Amino acid sequence: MLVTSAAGVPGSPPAGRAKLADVAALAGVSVGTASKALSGAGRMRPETRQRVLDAVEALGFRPNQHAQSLHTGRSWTVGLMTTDGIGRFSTPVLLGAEDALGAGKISVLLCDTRGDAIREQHHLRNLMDRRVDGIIVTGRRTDPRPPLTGITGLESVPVVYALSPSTDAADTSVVTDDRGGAQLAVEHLLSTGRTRVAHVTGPEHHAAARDRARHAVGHLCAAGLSPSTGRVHFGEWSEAWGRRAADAVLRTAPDTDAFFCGNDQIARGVTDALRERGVSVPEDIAVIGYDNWDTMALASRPPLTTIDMNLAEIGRVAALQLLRAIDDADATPGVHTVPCRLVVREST
Amino acid sequence: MLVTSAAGVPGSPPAGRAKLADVAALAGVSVGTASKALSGAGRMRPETRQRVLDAVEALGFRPNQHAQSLHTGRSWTVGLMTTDGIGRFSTPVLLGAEDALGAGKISVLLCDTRGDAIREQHHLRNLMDRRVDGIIVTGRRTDPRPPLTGITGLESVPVVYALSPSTDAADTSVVTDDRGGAQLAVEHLLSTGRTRVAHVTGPEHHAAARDRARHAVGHLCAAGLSPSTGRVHFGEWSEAWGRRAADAVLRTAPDTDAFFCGNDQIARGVTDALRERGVSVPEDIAVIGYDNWDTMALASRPPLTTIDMNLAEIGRVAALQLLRAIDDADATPGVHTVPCRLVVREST
DNA sequence: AGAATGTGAGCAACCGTTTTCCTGAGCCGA
DNA sequence: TCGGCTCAGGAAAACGGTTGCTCACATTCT
Repeated sequence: MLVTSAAGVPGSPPAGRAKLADVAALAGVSVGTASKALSGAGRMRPETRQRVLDAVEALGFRPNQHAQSLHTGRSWTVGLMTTDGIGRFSTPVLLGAEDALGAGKISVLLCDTRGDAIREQHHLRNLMDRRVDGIIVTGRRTDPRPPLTGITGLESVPVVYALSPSTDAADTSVVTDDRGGAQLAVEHLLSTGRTRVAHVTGPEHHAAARDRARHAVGHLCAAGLSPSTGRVHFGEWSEAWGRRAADAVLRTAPDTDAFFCGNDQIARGVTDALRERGVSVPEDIAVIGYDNWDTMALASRPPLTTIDMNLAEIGRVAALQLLRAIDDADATPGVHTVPCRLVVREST
Repeated sequence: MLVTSAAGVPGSPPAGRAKLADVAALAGVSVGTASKALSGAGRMRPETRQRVLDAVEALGFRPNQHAQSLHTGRSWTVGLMTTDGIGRFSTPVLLGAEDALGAGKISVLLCDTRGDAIREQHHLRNLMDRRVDGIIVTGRRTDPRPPLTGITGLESVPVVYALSPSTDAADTSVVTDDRGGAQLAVEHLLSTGRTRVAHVTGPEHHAAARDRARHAVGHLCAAGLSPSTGRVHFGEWSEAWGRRAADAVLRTAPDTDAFFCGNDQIARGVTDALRERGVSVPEDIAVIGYDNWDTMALASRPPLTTIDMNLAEIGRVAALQLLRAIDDADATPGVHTVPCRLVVREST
C-alpha cells in the first residue's frame, strides 16, 4: 500500500518530516495534548506524557520553529551586524557573542555591512522582517557610532553595541577599558623599574589611540613622571611606523628605557628597529604592545608583553546584556566596560 | 475611544506592526486579494493593486517571514558552519558566501563548532529545526573532512563544503587550486631567471603543505630542474621556522637563488633571515610567499610577492553552488576548484 | 446518595500568509 | 434577450504548533 501523505491510514509511516499530528496519532492522543506533553505545560497522567515522548522518539520528531515563532512572536534569533568587515577585532567579539547565545537555543544571523549605509539599511530591514529578538552591533574601531535608525519598528527590538559604543548614552554599549589597559601597561613598566617611557601609537583621529595616550600620560604623571620624549607619538598602526618612531624617539631621548606601543604591530616594529640598532630587549629597553594579536606578539623577537582587550568577553557580555534586555526587559542601559588583561612575555 | 486591538473599528490605527489584514482593511479588499497584489500572482484591476500598494506604504507593512516560511517551507536562510573558529581563512570565505547570498534575500546563520563534534551535532540539529534551505561547511585547512551526518532529515538539505572538501566525492566541494598556485609561483620564479629554487613549507601532515610541495617539485621537474637542496623542507607555518630553514638551506645549497615558501609567515621569516645575513632580496635571492595575508606580506621587508587563494571567491562559488542546489536541484556534485592569483610585490 | 471538587484530555481558536477554489458581475455573440 | 465567457475579488483551507476553555469522569465530603 503506497501512501504519500501522512493522512489517517493507521500504520502508514508519514512521509517527510514528522509533525506533531503524527506524534499525536502514534501516541493515541490529540495534537493539543501532545503539545502540552512536550512543553511541560498542563497537567496530565505521567503515562500519557511518556507515550507522547516515546512517539516523539520513535518518529524523530522535531518541532517546526517557524510554526512556533509564528505563534509566540519570538524567533530565537539575534542579528549580528558587523559594520566593517569581519576582521581581527570583530571576530573574537562575534565568537564570544555566538558562544553566549548558542548556549541557549538562540542562533546568530550574520550581517556584514562593509561600512555601507545602504547595506546596513538593507540588512536591518531583513532582520526586522525575520522578527529577530535582538541585535548586536559591532565595529572594528572603538570610536562611537551613530545608533541604528531608519527602520520603523526598530524601537521595539533591543540593541546592544559592542566595541564601538553608540553615540546615544541611552543605548546599551559594551566597550573595552582603554583607561585600565593603559594603566596596566604603565604600571607594569614602572614596576619593572622603568622610568623613561615613550608612547608610540596610531593615528590621533582614532579614539583608541587618543584614549590610551591620554591615560598613559595620566598614569605617568600620577607617578611623578612624563613621557621620555615629552610628548605622544601619533602615527599609524603599522610596523613601519613603529620602526620610524623608535629611531625618532631614541634620537630625541636616548635615555628612554621603555616603549608603550598602541598596538602589537607598532611594538613589533619598535623591537625590530631596536634589535637592528643593537639595543637589546628587554635588557636595555622594555617594549609593551597592545591587542595581544598572537601572530604579531608571538612572532616578535622577543615575544611581546602586551595588553589583551578580552574581546571575546566583550562579545559575551554584549550577548548577556542583550539576553537580559530580551527576557526581562530590565537591561541596564549605558556603557559597560570590560577590563583588560596584562599578558607578560619576554619583551619586558 | 480606546482600541488596543486591530479589530474591526474602522479608522482605528492597528496596534504594533501592521499585518496583511490591516493592509487589506485599509485598501478595502480581502486578505487574499492583498496577498495577490503583493506577490504579483492572480489577475486584478491595476487600480486595486495600487490601492493595496498604497496601503502597504501608508502602514509600513512588511510581511511576517515566519508565516511565509511556515506556509512555503522555505526559510530563506542558510547555515554557515565553521569547523575551526573563524580565523584568517574562514573569514574571507564566509564574507564571500554572505555576499553572494545576501544579494538575494537569503540570510546566513552562523555556527561555530570550535572543532567539537558535540557542538557540531548541536548546531546541525538547530539548523534543521530552523528548516534552513542549505548549509555551507567551511574549515580552516584544506584537508578533507568527513561529511555532515548523524541528524535525520539531513539528506533533504543541500550541503556545500568550502575550503575543506568532503571525503565523499558525491558531495559538492569548493576548494583552492593548490596545483595551480604552486605552478604560478614556480613559473614566476623561473620567468625572472631563477633556477635554484628552495621550497620551505609547513608540516607534512597538512594537505596544503604536501600538495603545494608535490606540485612545486613537479613543475620544477617539468622545467628540467629540481629543488636547490634536493628536497622539500617541511616544518611549521611560522616565521621562526622560516628563519631557521633559510639558514639551513643556505648552508646546504649556497647557490640557492629563490625561495618558494608555503605561506607568508614562513616567507617573512626567510626574508628576515636573509636580510640579517646581508643577503639582499630580491637582487640576490627572490622570495615568494603564499596566502597573500596582507599584514604579513605588506609588513615584510621587502613586501612579499605571494599567491592569493581568492578565498572570498571560494565562498562566493560555494554559495552559488548552494543556490543552484536549492533552486534547481541540479547542482554539479564533485570538487570545484577556484584558481589562485599571483600578486607581485618587491620580493621577486 | 447527592453535591462539590479535582483532574486528565480534547476541542477549537489563533498566529499571519499563501493559494486554491468559487462566486458573481459584466460582456460578448447569437 | 439569454447562455456562455472572462475576469476581479472573496471565502476558506492549509502550514504546524500553542493554549484557553470545556467536558467527562473519578474522587471525596456532607
